[in-house]
This record gives sequence, C-alpha cells and structure tokens, in this order.
Amino acid sequence: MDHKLQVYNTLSRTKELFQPLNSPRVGMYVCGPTVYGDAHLGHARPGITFDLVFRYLQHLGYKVRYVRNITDVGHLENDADQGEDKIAKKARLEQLEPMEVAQHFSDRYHLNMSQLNVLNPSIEPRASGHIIEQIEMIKKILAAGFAYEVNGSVYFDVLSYNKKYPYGKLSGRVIDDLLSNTRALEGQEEKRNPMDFALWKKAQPEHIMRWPSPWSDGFPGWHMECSAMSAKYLGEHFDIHGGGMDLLFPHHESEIAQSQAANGTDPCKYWLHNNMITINGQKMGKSLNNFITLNEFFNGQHAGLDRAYSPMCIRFFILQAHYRSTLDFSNEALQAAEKGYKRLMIAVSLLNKLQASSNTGTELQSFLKEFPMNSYAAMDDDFNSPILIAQLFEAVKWINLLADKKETISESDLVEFKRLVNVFIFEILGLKEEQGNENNQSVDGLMQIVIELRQNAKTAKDFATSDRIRDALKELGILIKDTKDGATWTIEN
RNA sequence: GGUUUCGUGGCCGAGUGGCUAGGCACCGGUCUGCAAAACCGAUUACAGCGGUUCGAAUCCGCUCGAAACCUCCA
Repeated sequence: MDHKLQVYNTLSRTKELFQPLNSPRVGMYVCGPTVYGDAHLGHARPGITFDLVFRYLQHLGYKVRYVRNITDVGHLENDADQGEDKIAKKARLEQLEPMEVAQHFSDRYHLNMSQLNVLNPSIEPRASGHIIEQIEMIKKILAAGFAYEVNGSVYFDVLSYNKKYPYGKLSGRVIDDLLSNTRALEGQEEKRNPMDFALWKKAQPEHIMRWPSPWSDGFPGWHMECSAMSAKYLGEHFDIHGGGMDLLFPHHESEIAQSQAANGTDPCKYWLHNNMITINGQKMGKSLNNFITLNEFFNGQHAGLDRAYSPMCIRFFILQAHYRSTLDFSNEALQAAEKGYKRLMIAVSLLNKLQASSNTGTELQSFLKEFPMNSYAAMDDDFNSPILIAQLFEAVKWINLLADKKETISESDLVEFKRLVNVFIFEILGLKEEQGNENNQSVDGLMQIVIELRQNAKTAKDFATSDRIRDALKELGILIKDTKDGATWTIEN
C-alpha cells in the first residue's frame, strides 16, 4: 500500500493523509436511510459515494468493516404530529404494524441499492434492535453529568458539555450564536436550554413504538442510535464516519457530543460528507416534495422524467460529479450521462475482442504508462471519480483506434490494458454491463440469419431491402452497425 | 440574522497561481451505397469590480446572485 490517499475531513476542513487507526483494518460507519418511504435520487448519492469509498479501500488492500444502519425508530416529526414517530405515523395511517412498514421499505431500499450495484455493508444494524445499547449509553452520559432527566425524558445538557468540550466544532457553530438564534419551538419547555436535545423521550399514549427504560416507557432520541451502534460494532473510536451534508448539524455534531460525553473520545478520526443532489438548483428532498424515487427513474413513471433511466445510468451520472459537489439533476444531464456510459461499455466489449500485434505503438506506450498513474492519483485525491472517468475516456479513444486497426498493441500490453480497464470500471467504480438480450442464444442465432439475409441484399445492391431490414429492426430497438468485418447489432434500451 | 459552501463555455461537470480536463450537444472532414458508429479538426469559459503578482478561473477585498444547515431530511 504505497498509496498516499488523501481524504477531505469535514472536521479539519482540509484534505488529510488517510492513516487508519489499526491498519490494515478500517472501520467505517455511514448513516443509512429512515425506512418510511421509497428511496429517492438523493438516497442514491451516499449509497454510491460510500460504496466507492468501500470499494477503493478494499482495492487498496484494507480490511474494511462497513456499518450502515437502518433507522426504524426515532426521528420525531415536528409538524402537527408532534411527538409521534414517523414510522408509527405511517403505520397508523395504513393500519400496519410499524415493523411491517419498516420491513417493507427496507426491502425496497435493498432492492434499489442492489440495482445500483451498491455492495452490501458488512453489518446493517437496526435502531430498534439496539435499544438496550442506547439506554446503556444514555446512562453513561447521565453519570458523567452531561444530561438531565425531566418527567421521564432525558436531555443532553449542551451548555455544561460545552464548558469542557467544544460543541459545534464539526459544523463551525458557536454556542453564543446558537443561543441567540435558536427558534422557540413548542413542546420544549422541559429543556433547560433550547439547544439541548433528547436522548430519551417519554412516549405519549398514542405513540405505538415504545420500550421500557429506567426513566419511562419511551423511545431513544434523534441521535442516539448512530452513537450506540457505531461504538458497538466499530469501537468507541474508529476511522471513518460518513453521511450527507445535511446531517452535519445537528445529527453528527450531537454524535460527537454523545460519544465524548459517554466515552471521553471523539467517535471517529475522519468525517466524510457527500453533497446534495439538486433539482432546479434546490435540494431534492421529502420536505420540499420535489423528489423522484429511484423506482420512478427506473420505470420512467414521473411527470418530471422524459423517459426511464437505467440504474447504471444513474450510477454513472452520480460518479461523474465529485461527491462533495452539488449535482444538478435534469433530463438533459441524465441523457448525456447515459450516452457516455454506453460509449464506455461499448469500448469495454471492443477491448475484449481486440487482437494483439507484435508491438505497441509509441504513443500508446506512453499512454499505458500514464493511465494507471493518473487514475490512481485521481482516486487518491479524495476519491475524484470525475477525473478517473476522464482518464477512462482517454482509454476509450485508444481502444477505438485499436479496433479500427489504426494502432497496434502487443500481447502483454493488451493483457495489462484489459486488466486495468476492468479494475477501474468494474471493481472500483462499480459499474456493470446492462445488456438486453444479446446473450440469448436463440435471439443471437435469429439475428445472424437476419444479418446474413441483409448482407445478401447488400451484395446484390438491393439497398431498398437492406435498408428496410435495418429500419424495421431500428423500430424494434435493434441497431445495426456496418463494420469492415460485417454487421453488428445492439439492443437500445 | 448566524454557520458552511458555491457561482466555469449551449447543458452537465473537473481544475487552486503559468502547462487544451472529460462527457453530451453543435459544425467541418475521413470512412460508408446511404446511414450509424469510430477517428481527425474547429468553435463556445471561468458572475462583476478592485487589489497582490512578471503572470489569476485559481490568492485577497468588496459587490451581486444561489444553495445547504440553524426544525425531520441522504
């Protein structure tokens, strides 16, 4: 591992050399979804971003334990249903058990992630399965004097914590500003201070999801689950904590406070945050009601979509932007990404059919030398996938020249070229081929007959017939391309 | 109002002091019976103003504009 991997740490707001606490082992925790609705395009961003991180760290030889939680309790709603849990609300509306709702949407989330070729995390803990751990941690925070109990609820005491540790160091917030700017919300009269946050909430009678605790029958607060579960599976101090930028405050800030208060240590060394996906310049999200679900992208059934977009098109679209940049959605941008993705995939299949020559052209030689260097340099620079993709398009150019027999490559260079392209495209970027029915044997045989008949017509200069065959196939979504070695066909999705 | 960011060509999107990113679209050429694809070439840029510098998209200041967070949110 002679790589100098730099990662942007939100805590220091700089790129830092990545040095695991216990190399070659790496512990990574990422905030997963709250399962009360279908995953939308915004959910694909952290899924794919941290999949890229997971894949690249593993490629470099690290033994990564990747923990991504499922939030199936907690997260209070702050609208009319004050005090009622999102999962419970949805359940009551649909006359389902809360756990039934959580199961339903986590199954659908898993399907979407698998469609996007996102690898499963090593451990996927559920908040509801770790109530005991959360209660134990709250006890520790109380014992340390950084929390107080009121009427069966427990709140984190931000002011007393701030006397010993800096509250706000992750998000750059200052206590005094928070004090003067925190909005007065209803139902907060139990708190000593508006910025205090709940560690445990006593359940109201109508609240279905509840567990016994030393303080009341209730449920854990907003931020407890991630603190408790990351500590359980990765230790009290681990390497990487990831999530969306919108979780920076208060969620991650509070996680730091909870871990510091309970365990006397920062939970992790590196904080990584992916940026938002925007639509017309605005964040795509539930609260703005401008989101498009992944299923809608895959089947095209949404008013904002010109047509369906495949999972790999979405994945490629996301990887073409750096994970810390906002990424603006539009049909035009998605279609551009799709074309680029297909061009890349066509080149891969051409590469696998290339014939080697006795030697490699000199310019290609120097490219083959720079290609891995530049590609690794891009990934080592805070997972810069757009630069890696630009490198891959350079490779595409050479592959096409080779396929056109305008350039030559030796057997050993060809083997290495194939290996590198496969490593970067499939192993690291996690793209995959999305073929139609090209691999179906009977369809393939049928197409050979059609192509042969068309070739006969062409040889007889009966272009009316040959064009008719080509046009009719195009109507069916099958594209014919004439090359020097005969015609080929592909299915357009 | 506070905190954190951002403003790059027709669209998306890299790039942090001198060295053409890349993709998509458009135009010209090569190839082709014609297409498509591919290859070659051309074109469109760094919000505005000022400053630092031999030199700034890149650093500094101001102005204008946008976003996220400050309340659940990926």
